[in-house]
Amino acid sequence: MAKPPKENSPITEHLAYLLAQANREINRQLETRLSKEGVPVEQWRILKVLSDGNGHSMGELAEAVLLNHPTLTKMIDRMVSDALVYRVQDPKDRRKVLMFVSDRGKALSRRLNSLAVSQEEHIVESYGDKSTNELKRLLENLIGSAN
Amino acid sequence: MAKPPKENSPITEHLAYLLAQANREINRQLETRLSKEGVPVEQWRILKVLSDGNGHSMGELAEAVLLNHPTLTKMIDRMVSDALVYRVQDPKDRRKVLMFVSDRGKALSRRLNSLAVSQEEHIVESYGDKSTNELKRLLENLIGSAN
DNA sequence: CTTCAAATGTTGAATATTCAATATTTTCAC
DNA sequence: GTGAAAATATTGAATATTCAACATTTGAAG
Repeated sequence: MAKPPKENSPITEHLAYLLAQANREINRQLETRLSKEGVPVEQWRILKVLSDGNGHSMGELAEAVLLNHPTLTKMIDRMVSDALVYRVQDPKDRRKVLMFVSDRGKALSRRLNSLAVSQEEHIVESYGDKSTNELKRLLENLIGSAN
Repeated sequence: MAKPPKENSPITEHLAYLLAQANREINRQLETRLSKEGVPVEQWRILKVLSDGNGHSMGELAEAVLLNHPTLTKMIDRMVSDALVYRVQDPKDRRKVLMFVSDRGKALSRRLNSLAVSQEEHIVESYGDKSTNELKRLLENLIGSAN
């Protein structure tokens, strides 16, 4: 039974540590899959978010893909060079830049999604459908409560 | 009900994404607490692991604190400069270096643990005891099944 | 015993991330 | 309407991380 960790209890009883460890492992698995397309996980996230076809501002996008502003700017620079996405100045608010995915980006996004889905299926296989869903639910609640 | 994500389902239904998001938020909270001592989360992990008083090799330690080798080496360099830890060559296997925590490191570790425990108590408060324990259990199982 | 492969840790160069400062545009108080 | 403050994105310098190469030591095959 997990109890709230005391000062001398092992680090493996801390939620913060367990989250970091689980995240690291799952992220590595995903990274390995995506490396088939030579793309880092963050670019998958970016393309996936942009794939709704709407323009997203940099701030919005940074929040959604879990990157801070300057890091995102530089990653987007690369993706623009690779013609995966493009910038449009927001006509409603000219401070903002709206990001869109190109056709090339859409095609890549489809291939990446297929890899990501297959990874998740692999997790469900070895970890179980019930546990996976339960874990997702708990994570959503945690994220909601942590804001 | 969470289902295995399809190719066009939002990124928030991917376990990999939920883990990354939860980890990011909890890690930020912890970071904020630990900043009172001016110490990054990784150094808390290192001190905590070394606080069992046994010597740990760099490889072992890198695995335990979720850092890769060169990153750990450089962080340990800093901590040696700060007199928090020290290196001893393993007499049994002279390729290895055994890391130990100094008295100064132990004192800091106690203060950091207290901050970390208080953070976890805060999580339990707002998220619930039952959910927290259940989440920990599921994460442990995931980590076990992913190896 | 010698030699060669594997294990361990560190280093330096290349790359990526972050922090603080900047530029631009909008909003809001007056 | 004007000017100050806030919001948004980018940039450049400072830091940190990673990759590949290296050095040392051990283990094991012959």
